[in-house]
Amino acid sequence: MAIREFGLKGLEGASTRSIAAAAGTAMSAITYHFGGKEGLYLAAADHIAAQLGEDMGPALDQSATLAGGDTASARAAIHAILGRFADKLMQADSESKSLFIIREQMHPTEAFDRIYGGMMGQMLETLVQLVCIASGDADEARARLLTVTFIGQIVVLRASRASSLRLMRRDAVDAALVDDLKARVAANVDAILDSLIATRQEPR
Amino acid sequence: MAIREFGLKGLEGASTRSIAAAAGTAMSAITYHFGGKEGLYLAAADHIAAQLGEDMGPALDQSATLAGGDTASARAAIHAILGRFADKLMQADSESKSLFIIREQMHPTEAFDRIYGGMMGQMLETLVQLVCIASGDADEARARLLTVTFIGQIVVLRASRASSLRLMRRDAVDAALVDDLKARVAANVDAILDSLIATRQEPR
DNA sequence: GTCTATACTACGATAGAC
DNA sequence: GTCTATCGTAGTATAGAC
Repeated sequence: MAIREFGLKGLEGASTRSIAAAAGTAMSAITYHFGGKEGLYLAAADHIAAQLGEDMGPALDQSATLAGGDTASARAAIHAILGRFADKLMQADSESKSLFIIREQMHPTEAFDRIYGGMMGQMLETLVQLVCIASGDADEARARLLTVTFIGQIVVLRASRASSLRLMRRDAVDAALVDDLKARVAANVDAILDSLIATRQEPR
Repeated sequence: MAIREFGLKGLEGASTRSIAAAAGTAMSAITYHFGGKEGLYLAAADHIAAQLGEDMGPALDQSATLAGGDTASARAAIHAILGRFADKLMQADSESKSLFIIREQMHPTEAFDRIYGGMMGQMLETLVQLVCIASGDADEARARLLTVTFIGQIVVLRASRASSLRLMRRDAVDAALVDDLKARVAANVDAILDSLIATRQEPR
């Protein structure tokens, strides 16, 4: 698929010839259907955004109804979203898509707008609101920074995969490793939220 | 510089012509001095590794002497290393280098070996040992996973920069933002280590 | 040692056959 | 609609002048 080629080599590095060859069709079909290389690139971004929406949408909807406003259910919702996100991110077939997105993160183009404008931004904003509730404080700026550090603990296994694997003395990201990471992140998040609640109540 | 071109466009995307033009010399000089494009790429990797060594080396040495074995000094050393790492990573002129490394993380080549084999691996291994001490437990596998999540909280601002900035409603990574991140990560690390020590002593 | 000129390959886009 | 043929451009590498 085109996503694989684009994810692997980027917009400039990928060649329409090899994409067409992989798809078993002629190169000129790309020009006809998508209006050129860039059109295909944006179409790939839309496809990624749509699929991410399908996969994360249910978890977000569930969180919206689940989090009634109390800290406990908000925390549970955070764990649910982060867990689902980790599963999705480490899933074998999402490798190409992850690479595609990471490339766009470095130098955003219109393709990034299409991805972030969809379910990705929605997931992050939902997390911010949940963190606000779970930390028992309405300091939104802090909640946004916290959310970034939460996401970072998961994303690192994709973005800095080679270093992470070497450091953990593993040679691939398998199901057991993902479970370990999810458990670790959940424990970390709990510890961080607990400390925030504790320091908030102490100074009174 | 060549690193900028390689970091921006990758090995395949970069062109020796534009690199040579930016360096104010003829393209064939690259072939002569480095034996071709790939040779230049590896030379760039070596340069990055060397500079990273210069910048992180002192902090690591200091940590080695500072951490006498007690949890408090180990924790201080962790904070020092992570802080220095964040400074280095977000430094404006290191943007190209960061992109270079992140690219290699996705699909490691020999260039990654040269970078990781230098100061990068040394920094991570040092952190693992410090985390072992600071958490008051010799469970090395857990310390390695913890280290990954610590690094992730910092790296995310580079690897997922576009998303992070949008989420935090900022439009650039300035000094104030880096300070905020450093403080947040330090607080997070403290909370995580505290909870590990607490749960370790409770069950007795 | 460094530059100029050139050979060779691969790219994206387009025109035209079917 | 889809494929084949071809054009113009840009890439790396090399040979040879200086």
